[in-house]
Amino acid sequence: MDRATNYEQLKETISRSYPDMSKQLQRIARFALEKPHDLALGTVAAIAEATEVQPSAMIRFANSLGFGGFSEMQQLFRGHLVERVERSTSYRERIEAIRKKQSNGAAAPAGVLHELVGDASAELAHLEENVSPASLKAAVKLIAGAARIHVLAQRRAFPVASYLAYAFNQLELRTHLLDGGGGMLRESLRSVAREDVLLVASFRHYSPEVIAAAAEAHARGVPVIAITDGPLSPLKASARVCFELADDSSKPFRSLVAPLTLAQALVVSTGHQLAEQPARGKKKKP
Amino acid sequence: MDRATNYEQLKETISRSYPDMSKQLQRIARFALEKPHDLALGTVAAIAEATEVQPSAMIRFANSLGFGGFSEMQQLFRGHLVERVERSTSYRERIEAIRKKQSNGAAAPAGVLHELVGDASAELAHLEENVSPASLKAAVKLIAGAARIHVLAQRRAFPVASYLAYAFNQLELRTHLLDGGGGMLRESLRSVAREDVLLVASFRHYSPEVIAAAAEAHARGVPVIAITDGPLSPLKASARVCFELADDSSKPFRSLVAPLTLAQALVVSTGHQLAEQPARGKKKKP
DNA sequence: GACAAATTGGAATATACGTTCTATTATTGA
DNA sequence: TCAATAATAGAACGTATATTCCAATTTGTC
Repeated sequence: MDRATNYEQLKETISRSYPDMSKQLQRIARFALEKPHDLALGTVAAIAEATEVQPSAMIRFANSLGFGGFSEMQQLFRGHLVERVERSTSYRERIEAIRKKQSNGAAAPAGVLHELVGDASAELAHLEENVSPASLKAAVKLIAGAARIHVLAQRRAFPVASYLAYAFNQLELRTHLLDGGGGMLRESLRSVAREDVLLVASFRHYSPEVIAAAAEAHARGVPVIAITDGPLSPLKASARVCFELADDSSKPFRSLVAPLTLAQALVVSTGHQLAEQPARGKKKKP
Repeated sequence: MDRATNYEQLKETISRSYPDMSKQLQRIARFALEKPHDLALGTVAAIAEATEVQPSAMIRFANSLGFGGFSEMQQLFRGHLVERVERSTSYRERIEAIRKKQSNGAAAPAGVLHELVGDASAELAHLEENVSPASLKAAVKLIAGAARIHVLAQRRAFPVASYLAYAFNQLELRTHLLDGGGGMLRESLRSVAREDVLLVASFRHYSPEVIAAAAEAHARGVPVIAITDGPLSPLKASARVCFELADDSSKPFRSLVAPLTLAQALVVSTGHQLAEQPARGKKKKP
């Protein structure tokens, strides 16, 4: 095991030996790569606490990488830190460089990413303004109290549905993703009961099947929660709770950042709700 | 003499009291202002030697500025060091703006959303830092030149795959979503050819099927583009191009904002690329 | 299911570090 | 030049910190 001599090498060494490490050492390895600042400045005790590990494990970690001790390894993290600082002016230059490249006609991929990141940030800011706490609370109540959760979306909105289905399953809620495979949508829908809840997501141009499904469920008395884009959405009529995310249709490729963050908020809030007031007809871990 | 609370104040205090200092303290003061990094990281002994001064003089210096000891003063230098690094992420201001809107957030749904929006913004900022223009360009080239595009992801990463599949289809590229339904993953994989490209996404804990699939494709000479989380990912070994989004694993519910925005950047950039240099063995609109 | 090996937790130890104290050396003013 | 005072050097001290070591626990294997 040859000891690294700078941060880049160290990163490489950690990555390479990561698979062969014990569970605890892996935990430390992840922390080290994610929060190099903390490793650079903290004491062994402090870092060990942050990683939820004994101080001795930190030394073992350093030793396993070929260092004589923790301090020896820490030097590399410190070196990297000052390096970053001394080069920190270059970041703004990089952005400028990207900006210039962008204006010369052919949109460079890096410029595209930069722009999308900007758009996404703006979307997030709007999201917070357009979502009322009352709606969130109502939706969480419906979800937490439901016997089963059904999620439905298609096309562009489908990732939102698959995320919701995955995340609610992680919370050990009975969740069904209605993907309408093989034209089974009507059949699946019939099994949605009044004590359940139906989560739908759809944006322009609204998928007719989803609209129809929401309307039918609503007519049968099933509570519907809708994630959609603005007051013109046909989903609004069928929804007990409706989240209207003003989706800027001027962009050709609209992003899913806002609806997904909303979805995540629903999941996390539901998790909190369940933790406070557990057991409402659904199973929990033993 | 009131003790400073941040680096800027400290600088000011030193400048002000400089004229009244003894010769030796002035020497230290100059050193401190010229090499703040050394003050941040070095030990008393080391700094004293660099300044050609006795260690005790360093303590006298700190005391003369109102600090209880050297370590207390050093905290300010350290704080400044990490601040410089973290500030270079440019979006920090926007994040702060969002964070400041309301800070009384507990576990209330609105507070949760607020927090998630903040986290997502931070993720976006990191995304831009961690993605190199070269990787993006290389990935776009691979995608635009491929006969067919295959997309694979499972569990938490699945929404990324479904988004990619949908979006590339909109670009009228031959795109296949390998969802592994009914254990058909191995069979679907066999149809992936060397002139195709395989896009995979996986985060901890990495789905073994996806890892294996990527490795197999790579072994067969199929170019693999991976979206994953950091240098520890087992996908790295199989990838022609690998996007490493340092996913903060300290949060229980990690968001998909960063990978999805990256995915969108790939789609949009590929769109541009195709517009410039059309027709490479794939059909176009009639 | 029992044994061996590896991993981990936690107290004990050694070391490095910051700090304090005092003797010594410069500095200043008469 | 000689006190009187401030400044400094350097050793001594106590604390905080890294490190070591062994027991306890988990993990792997037959």
